[in-house]
Amino acid sequence: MKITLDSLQVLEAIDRCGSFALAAEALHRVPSALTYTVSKLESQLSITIFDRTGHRAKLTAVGHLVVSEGRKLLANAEQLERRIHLHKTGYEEQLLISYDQLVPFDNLIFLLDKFYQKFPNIDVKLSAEVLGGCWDSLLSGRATIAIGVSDDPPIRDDLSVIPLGSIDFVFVVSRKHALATKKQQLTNDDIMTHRIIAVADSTRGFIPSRSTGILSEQVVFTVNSFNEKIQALLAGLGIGYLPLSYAKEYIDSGELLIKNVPPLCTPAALGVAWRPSLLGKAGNWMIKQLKKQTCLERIHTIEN
Amino acid sequence: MKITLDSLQVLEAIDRCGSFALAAEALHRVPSALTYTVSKLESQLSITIFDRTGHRAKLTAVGHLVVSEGRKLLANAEQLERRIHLHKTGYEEQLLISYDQLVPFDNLIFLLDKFYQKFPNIDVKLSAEVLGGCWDSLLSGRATIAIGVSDDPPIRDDLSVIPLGSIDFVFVVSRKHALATKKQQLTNDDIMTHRIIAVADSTRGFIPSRSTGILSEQVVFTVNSFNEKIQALLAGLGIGYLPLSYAKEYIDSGELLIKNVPPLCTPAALGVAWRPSLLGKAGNWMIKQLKKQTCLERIHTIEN
DNA sequence: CTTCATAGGTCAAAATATTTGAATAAAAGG
DNA sequence: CCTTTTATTCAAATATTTTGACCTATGAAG
Repeated sequence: MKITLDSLQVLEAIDRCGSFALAAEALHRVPSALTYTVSKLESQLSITIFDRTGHRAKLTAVGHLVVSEGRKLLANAEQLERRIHLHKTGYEEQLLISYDQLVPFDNLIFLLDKFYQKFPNIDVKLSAEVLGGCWDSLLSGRATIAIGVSDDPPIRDDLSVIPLGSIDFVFVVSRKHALATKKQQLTNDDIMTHRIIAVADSTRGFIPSRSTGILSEQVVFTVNSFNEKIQALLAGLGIGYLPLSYAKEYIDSGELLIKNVPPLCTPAALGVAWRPSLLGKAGNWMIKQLKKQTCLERIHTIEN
Repeated sequence: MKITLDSLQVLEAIDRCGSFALAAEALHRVPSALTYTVSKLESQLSITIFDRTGHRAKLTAVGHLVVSEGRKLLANAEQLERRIHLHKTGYEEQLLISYDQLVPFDNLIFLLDKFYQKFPNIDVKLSAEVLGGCWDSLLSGRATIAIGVSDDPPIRDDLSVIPLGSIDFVFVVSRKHALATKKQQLTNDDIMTHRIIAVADSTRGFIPSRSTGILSEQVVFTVNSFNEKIQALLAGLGIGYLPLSYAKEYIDSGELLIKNVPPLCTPAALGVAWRPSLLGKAGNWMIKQLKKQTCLERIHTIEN
């Protein structure tokens, strides 16, 4: 075995940080130690991982292969360490939860409040994802529970999924927007000729990314969260779908107007997915809560 | 990262060889070096991997977890090294082919003869598998091409499958066997009350093993290859299915008799499966040959 | 065109980590 | 009860990795 997990960590850090110097700092080592590790790996495998002709090191083609596959290997190794810890204590070191931004945050807070009452000493790491990001987080090991996964589950061992409920979308425009005054249903042509605001898929390479409710050849302004999308919509920078729960207050205040449109996207059926082998007592409790009807209802109900 | 690939290799070797001493020999190290590596890993993870109360070291529960998951990690690491080599040269270091014992060996020899004419310098490692063993070898990385996979492909990235043809089975008994003289079709009762000879599934834990053509509550004599099965059938130790191609010569000589039976197993539809990312020029040539009609026909045709 | 900050590489010394083999102890087998 | 086998311990020998001072080249700024 020529590869070591340590050398993969070094490569990963250099790629992530962008330079030997920054990676060295991140790893609490000295730059020349990284040079040593990288050169050693390169000579072991007889490949060049970094192109040193330029001023700063740049990954070669085979270097990209090593880094991207190496990340998967590291993720698996980390998961093994988590499972070992689980085996010892029955509890997870840290509960890694990802959620789709479609899931109203209030409901998560409600759930986490109950969680902390029961497990006051367990760390929770919550990460917001968009579209495929939930699946990606689960498969890459960034999360062990994903709340609000949509579409087909990637078929794989060690993955459970249950339905959670569905989210209704409304197509909105700002009252300042050119389309605000149009009385009839918007046509595809109306939509095509105006900029659409989209939230970027948050996948990080474990599964292909995707987009939703966008017509081909449309001008797209991509943002990173629903809050940014709302701001952009309010400012009249473009048009697009919003979950009803997010849009409600602005519709009530008249700042956003609901428009009828040809169906571009259907109500999203969301699910909860998790990795059974990576869950301990805390994670299983959380799944039990998510299975309860009350919990489901809260999540997709909008108070009036 | 507390785990190292080296420590996993050490654990793997100890588990495989059955003792520190034998593993040390296999790894060309001294036993105390293994003690050191194992103790270090144990203290890093704060677990005990081996139960040392007895004379020889025995894996604990968590030790089993580490070894079995560690094997997968090691297999992935080896695959990465193969891909790196492939990226450098375009050729595989070694072509790892597994085949189901159902596939007549002559046809493989014919294929490999053509292969060596074209690629005289590429090592080939051929391994015989039974039932799920072909898939298992492919998923575990013991093989990159599997000839004669059957049933559903395990759905997974980086896996291609094409049909190869099908194999006809005949149910046979020795002329010495008690059932040899029975004229009519054998009943389920006839079969149940006699020992059946089965070939053991050769999976090694990457997928669940399975069996075929066996009635529940039947007395089973399990052997490891079709040749052993033939010997056992000839000796009248039991009854069972054989691929027509294997059985032909014994049927012609009268040593085995074909019996009509209620349908227990259907003709097996076989396929070829491979891992595209692990194939180079040699492997792709092999796949091209396997796709050719001539090759398919040879494989399931029996010369008269 | 020069200057200069920064990036990364080189090298020998120092710090760590691993391997070795002899000695020890404990269990299994005869 | 003796022998063989198995694993561990320990200090010395060896190998690997880290460090920090020094070096060179690039690319940006003046």
